Amino acid sequence: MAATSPTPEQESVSTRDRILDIALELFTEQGYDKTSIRDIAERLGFTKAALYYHFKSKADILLELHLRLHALGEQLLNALDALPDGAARAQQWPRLLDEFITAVDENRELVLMHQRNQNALEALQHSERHHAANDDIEGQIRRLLADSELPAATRVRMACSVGAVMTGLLPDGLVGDIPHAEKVRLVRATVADMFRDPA
Amino acid sequence: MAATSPTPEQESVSTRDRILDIALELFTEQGYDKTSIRDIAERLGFTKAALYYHFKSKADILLELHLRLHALGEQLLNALDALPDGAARAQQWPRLLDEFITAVDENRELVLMHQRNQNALEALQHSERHHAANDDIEGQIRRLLADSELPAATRVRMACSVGAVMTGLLPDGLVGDIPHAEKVRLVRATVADMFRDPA
DNA sequence: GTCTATATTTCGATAGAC
DNA sequence: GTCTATCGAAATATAGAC
Repeated sequence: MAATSPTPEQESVSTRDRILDIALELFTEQGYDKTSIRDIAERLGFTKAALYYHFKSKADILLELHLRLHALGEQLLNALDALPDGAARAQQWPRLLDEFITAVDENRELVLMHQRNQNALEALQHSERHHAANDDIEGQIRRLLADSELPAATRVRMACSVGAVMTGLLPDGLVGDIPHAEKVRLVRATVADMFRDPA
Repeated sequence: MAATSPTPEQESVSTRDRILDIALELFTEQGYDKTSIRDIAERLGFTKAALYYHFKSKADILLELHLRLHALGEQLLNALDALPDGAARAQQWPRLLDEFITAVDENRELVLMHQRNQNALEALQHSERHHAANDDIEGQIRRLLADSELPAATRVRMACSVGAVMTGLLPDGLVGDIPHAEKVRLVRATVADMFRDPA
């Protein structure tokens, strides 16, 4: 009974998701501010008024996309929280980084949209108090790199490794013609090297 | 005769620069699209109409800020162009990276604004044909990492190092309470390590 | 669920007085 | 160089018919 007669709810979710997919694409390409409700609607074959049946505002669409990324981050957060203190977390950093790479790679588009629309997303979290301040991935990593009693050199190295992953993996990255799977492998190797003992 | 009686031109340049400084600040904080001409003008104590005496359009302000960064990039470009081929350039990469760090560090605000407004800047270069496609820093680096016959592993590593510098140095970076000079030193060490022979 | 039509607001830009 | 006043264009959002 899984494949037959979708509930009305499922029906509407389907259109919702089509909207979100197009929005994700346009927000990434043109930016949130330069993408109008009309742009999104016309891509889907109807008018902007119809869109307001599915979402109550433009910001709501962006919020939904943010929540998609937020959900993905929770797995990583759990891995972080399972460790006792800052030192233990730092020790596990290479492993966490590897999971981080997998997560970023599997959701490149979402991450890229997030990165290209930092301003719009900030304004969103400012009005909608949808989380305190640090319950998303970035906040958690930021906390780890700020609070801990780790040596500054280690913390800077960790921060740099995050940036290395982003630049190496994302679609608008600097390297062009390398097959994607190969690129992922090489990024893994690169950041792993950053935490290898130089014995 | 240098310190006395500024020319009318210098007088106006002074106001121009005040506008550009405020714009840089607001574009970084709120984003280009969410910053209105009025926002900028009122920060300086006059109305938006007055601003149009100094700049012919809002995009013109952004363009001017872009040119500031562009000018800084030329030194690095010259260093790159002085080297014969891709292989030689790759060999000199650590040294170029060190100069790159200096340049980014000395112009953090400008770089951050550039990074946070990629979309707006893209639209700018699309209308104003102010350079072909690759005569800015990013384009040059991109060319080096794409065209060359270097091994993919080296190219990915180079790209990652650029991202590492950005994330490590910029004001909205992940590490918080480390003194800036120390942070710069540690970033230098981190990326230098990425190209050390693992003998 | 989608449409047409419209209300409302905001913004970029210009004209012309001072 | 700065002002007031205004135009025109766009965008978000709503109302109500179908």
